[in-house]
Amino acid sequence: MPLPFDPIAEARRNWEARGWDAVDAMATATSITRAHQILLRRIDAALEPFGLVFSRFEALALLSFTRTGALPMARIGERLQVHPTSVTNTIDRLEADGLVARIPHPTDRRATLAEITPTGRDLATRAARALADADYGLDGMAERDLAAVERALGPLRSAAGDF
Amino acid sequence: MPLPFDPIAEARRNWEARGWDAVDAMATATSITRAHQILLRRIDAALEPFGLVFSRFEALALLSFTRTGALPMARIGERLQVHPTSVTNTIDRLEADGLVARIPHPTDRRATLAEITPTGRDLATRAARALADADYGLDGMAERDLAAVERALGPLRSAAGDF
DNA sequence: ACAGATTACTAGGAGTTCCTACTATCTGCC
DNA sequence: GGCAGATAGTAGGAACTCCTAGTAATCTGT
Repeated sequence: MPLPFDPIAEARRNWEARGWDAVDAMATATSITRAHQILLRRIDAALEPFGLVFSRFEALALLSFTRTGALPMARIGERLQVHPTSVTNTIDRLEADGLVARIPHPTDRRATLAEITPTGRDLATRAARALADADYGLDGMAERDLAAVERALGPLRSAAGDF
Repeated sequence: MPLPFDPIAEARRNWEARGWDAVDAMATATSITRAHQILLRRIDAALEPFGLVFSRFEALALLSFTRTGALPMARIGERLQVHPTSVTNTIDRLEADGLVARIPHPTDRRATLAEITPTGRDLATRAARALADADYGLDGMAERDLAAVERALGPLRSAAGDF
């Protein structure tokens, strides 16, 4: 089933043969895209028994780390780097499953807090264990390469305004 | 607008404080996810003037590299690593815009070829130039880091059965 | 020769993300 | 006070991806 050659190496050859520019950037961008696709598939497979997908797990994990177990929706979006409407959707799903509850903000009547429930906390812990067992989808990568990737991507995230 | 801290470094601290495992894998997986999100946004922005998104551009570029300018749908899916139904959707859009045409396979009546049109070829060339100008969304990364990321992700893709 | 398995493609539908537009509320400044 | 502009959240809609299921054609083994 695997191709008899590396499709990215092949794309690189084609790009060069055409005289197209930024070949290194193309190859790296394509590698990242493909790596993301592999990871997301494996991670969602590991989370499937819990009725979660990665984005919902991330939200649950974030809430479980807070002092009070609750955060305003907007704060969740900032931390997870997703659109406000995606937060609404994510929390809708988690709430429907009884893993979080929407509660009013104590002082700002515009805001809504998402608060993790005991069920949600328990599920987050078990799902985190399953993800760790699945190595976050990164089977096949050496410890050194993990660190190399994370370090090398730092400037990109920083330049994009993440922090 | 940027957070006053690196959200991944913060997640790492939280994970460790909880005693959750595979912290390095978590941090790397999250970095890749976020990098992909940044890249896709920038790439699609660069392609927007051409009425393309990354997946459609990739298909167009792939066709432009073939000897005859045509490939069976299934072959496109294999090379771009996407689901057959996604290929159908991608080619639908490209065909509606007159950038490719569906033609019957000369010998296998099950199969359909997608063939790039002169318009499609011209657009692919111009879009590739725009993407190169945008550095494939990788502004902010050093040349050395591009190579490091691509190299480090090789084993992951290979282990996932890409090649 | 031919029945069963495999392969190629597509329709319909679910899930996720984003965007725009809207309401409600808060903040800062006169 | 009170008003303009910013901020919080959501509804509706578009786009993309995948999955399941279905049809048509080809290949394989006996």
